Amino acid sequence: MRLSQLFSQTLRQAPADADVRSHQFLLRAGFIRQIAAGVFAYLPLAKRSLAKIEDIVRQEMDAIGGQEISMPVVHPAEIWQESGRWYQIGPEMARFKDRSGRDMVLGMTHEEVVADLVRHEIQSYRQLPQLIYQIQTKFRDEPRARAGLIRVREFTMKDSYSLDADWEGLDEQYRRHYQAYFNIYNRCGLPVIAVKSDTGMMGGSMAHEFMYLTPIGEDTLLICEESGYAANREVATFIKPAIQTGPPLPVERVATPGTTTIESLARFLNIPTSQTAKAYFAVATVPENGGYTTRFVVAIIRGDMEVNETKLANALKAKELRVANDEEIRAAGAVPGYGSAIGVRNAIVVVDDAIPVSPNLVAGANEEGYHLLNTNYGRDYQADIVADIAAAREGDLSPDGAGPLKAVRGVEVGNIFELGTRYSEALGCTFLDRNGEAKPVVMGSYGIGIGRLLACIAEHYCDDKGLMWPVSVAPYHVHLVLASGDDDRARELADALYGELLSAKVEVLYDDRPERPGVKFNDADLIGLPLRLTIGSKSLAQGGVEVKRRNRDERRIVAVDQVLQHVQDEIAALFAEIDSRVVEVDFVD
RNA sequence: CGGGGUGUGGCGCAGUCUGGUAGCGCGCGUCGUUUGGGACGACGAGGCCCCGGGUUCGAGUCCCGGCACCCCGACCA
Repeated sequence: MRLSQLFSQTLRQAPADADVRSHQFLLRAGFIRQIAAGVFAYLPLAKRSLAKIEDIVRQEMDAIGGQEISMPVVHPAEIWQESGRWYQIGPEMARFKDRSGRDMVLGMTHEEVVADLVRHEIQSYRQLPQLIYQIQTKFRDEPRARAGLIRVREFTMKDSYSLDADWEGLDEQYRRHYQAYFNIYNRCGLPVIAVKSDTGMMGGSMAHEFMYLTPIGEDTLLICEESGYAANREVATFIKPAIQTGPPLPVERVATPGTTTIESLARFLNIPTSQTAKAYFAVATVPENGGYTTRFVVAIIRGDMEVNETKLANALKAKELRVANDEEIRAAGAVPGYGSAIGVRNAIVVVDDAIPVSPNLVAGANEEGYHLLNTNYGRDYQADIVADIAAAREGDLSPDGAGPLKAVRGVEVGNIFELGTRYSEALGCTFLDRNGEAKPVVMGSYGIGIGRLLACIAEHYCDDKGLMWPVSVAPYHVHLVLASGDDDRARELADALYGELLSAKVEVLYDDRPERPGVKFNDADLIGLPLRLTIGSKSLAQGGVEVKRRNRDERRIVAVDQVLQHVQDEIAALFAEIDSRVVEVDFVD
């Protein structure tokens, strides 16, 4: 491609609203343009890189038995009503009516369509297992798009769906994806870690997320460097420190004026925070009698810990959860700042699993200015649910006991879910097994955000001058710079070399513009192709063509008749380096 | 949805407080000089100053109401 013909131009200054490096450089180098909040156009350079990522994904999916299909972006509401997600999912799902008034949705994911296909196609265990996938546009009306391509509303996703006759089969396909995903990221040059994650709106049992670690990430992960334990904050567990046990002592009401926080209470009574019980009041929408109702929730946790709202919502099977306001708290018979489960009416009581083994805690008296000493779970109050609802924090002990947890930030570039039979049961995807018995298909669902992956690669491979693409995803391999446009011999040689590279199928971007050399070098650094060739009076005086790698400072002169071979060798070496990163990984459950 | 910020030529910004001919740098076009790390000169094109209402002789500027975009939070496979 001749740069003079390319549909895009570089920008000297980044638009003011780009604040992460990948966004700035992708904009400045002419890869992308924003059309609306979280909605982008992909220009030729980006399109080529995306195509390469997609090819890598296709190869790895095909290698584990995947068959590519294409499902629609527009779905009839009925299938989402059948799965129930029509009612569960809020405004992040775009809905509209077609001309005849039928409800339609823009697909945010494709489990329903898959299930609809499967119930028509799959009748027998003989047709299983299967793995189908697509690379398709999704739309999610996120509350807030941010960070360029990292969090967008419209995006391309590779989503695959495994279909099995039993859980063993699902497990196998799940593990194959786990390895395939590492292969994909390694071939794209992006370092990632796999962490255990919440199943969220997907439902299902086990889930992993693949995380690129970066301070601009929006997920917080807890990792243990000693054991390799890694989990999203939403599900991370830890070993809760035990406190002194002893026989239950009698409850005693004490005046504790002005102690509306655990810290002030502990200071006032001169006790550790772990000797207190904190009440967390929430309002949740929970399943009841086949529908949903809104209930007041009291969650009790020891004062030295914090409630993890995701864990709490999961314990309640709630589809929505928010903190309660003061009126709601008082209406339930509790007093903000002096609250506990004791004396609260019409509430679901959830107790953290550390509470039953922590006796004689100080809890609120539900009376302004008073607390109760020596409250004991089981004797003084009961719970509807006992579960781990505590948030793991940096410094907590890893659940395997190997060492402390560390908090890091990451961007989720992929995920895998064991869905089980949730969708197949809802949509009636059954097959006849060996015994002629109808059984629901066991499903898994696996996603990779293609554009987000591109953005993370850009984020990882750049310096203060611009991008530095790994060879496997670079839009072109070679950036050919004609540095002395006035030098006829240089121009002729550059034109000839461009032709020679093209006929040898080398992917080359040729800067033939009538610009000064400085402009061209800066644009080459900005666009970030792995190999730069320069032809100019200076290189010719030294005997040929200057060759430079984007990520190195050395330049060498190669004779004109050897350039093609040299370039091919360099590209092969770059690929060999990338391919050497593809290794077997251990499955960490 | 809550808090904050910004909307002026393709990009970056000034002008708004204190109303009076719409500016600067980059980019863009033509011509000339220049040519190995973002050259220079001359001439030139390009603006519903986010939108709608109001105040005023007169609004980019003041008032009211919207909208869009960005950041923090909530939310999020």
